[in-house]
Amino acid sequence: MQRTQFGTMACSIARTLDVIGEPWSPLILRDVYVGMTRFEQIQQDLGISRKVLAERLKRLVGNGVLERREYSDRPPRHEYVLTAKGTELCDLLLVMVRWGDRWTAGEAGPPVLYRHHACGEISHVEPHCSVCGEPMHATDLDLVPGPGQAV
Amino acid sequence: MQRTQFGTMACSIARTLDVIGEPWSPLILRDVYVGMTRFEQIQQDLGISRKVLAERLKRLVGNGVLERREYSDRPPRHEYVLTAKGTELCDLLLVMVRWGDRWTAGEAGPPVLYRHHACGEISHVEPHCSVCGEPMHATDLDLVPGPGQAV
DNA sequence: ACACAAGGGTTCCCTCAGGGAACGGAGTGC
DNA sequence: GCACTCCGTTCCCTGAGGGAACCCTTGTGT
Repeated sequence: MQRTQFGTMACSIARTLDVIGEPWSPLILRDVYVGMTRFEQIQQDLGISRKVLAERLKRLVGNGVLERREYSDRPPRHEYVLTAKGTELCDLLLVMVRWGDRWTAGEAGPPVLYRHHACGEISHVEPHCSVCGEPMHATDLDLVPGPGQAV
Repeated sequence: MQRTQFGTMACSIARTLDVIGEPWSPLILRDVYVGMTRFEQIQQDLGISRKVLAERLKRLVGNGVLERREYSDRPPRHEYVLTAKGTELCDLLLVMVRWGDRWTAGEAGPPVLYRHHACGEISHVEPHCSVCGEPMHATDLDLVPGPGQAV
């Protein structure tokens, strides 16, 4: 039997997991986000198996999250850069960072801080409502069936 | 050799993945969030192997994300409920939903919609800056070394 | 009294994916 | 010609996921 396929479920969480749910994928995305765009760099930074890294990169490119771009003709060298789709996924990473900082950082505090360009302050992300702009948490919501609901 | 341990890395993303990064864990969390709190319910809803579900629940309880609560003495019956730590993790799910709705929903549209209690409107989460309140995306940030930085 | 069902797991076996290391190939520098 | 770098691919081994069967406790129908 195959491992379960998340991509075909009628659930946006499952479909998002289909793209970045495999082990290492979010960390690869993080590396590309912070500027480690080459195979060798990512492999050494994460200590990931070369085999798995090659698989993940191929899948992330196939899903339109990363783009494989040639940055040198001779010798042929490639780097991986974020697409628009991939850049928006990084917002998800920021939310993971926020939760990890709050609940797993321990005594030492967060390993990395984030300075917001708009205000110049060290801050973190907070989920807000796209309509009224007020804070919006999982407890503030009612779920309503949507158009793409499964039969 | 062991699989790589994410929990010991000096990275809040990796440490968050250590808690909900395993296959199925986010979907289990979603089920508990929407009110499917019993082993049998979750197993049938997800189609997950009973073995894996038992492992995941044990780990989520061990990490303080879920709590195993007895809701019937005779016969002994248990349900899984979100802790504060787990409830905050659900905010992460909402961000996954948002990305999945935007990039993977296709023609049919989102399978589920969310109504915000505060304003009563159907909306979605948007990351904002905790300091200035303006929208905050991955491209609007500078990274600064924090106190818990690795040596 | 007895069979049967339900909830909540545990155990067993099989396959497949991750880890590690070795190999390869295109190009460049000496 | 030889070493070196970047970017993978191939090999084998182990361990994790899938599926089905089994187990234990209590409740229920007859």
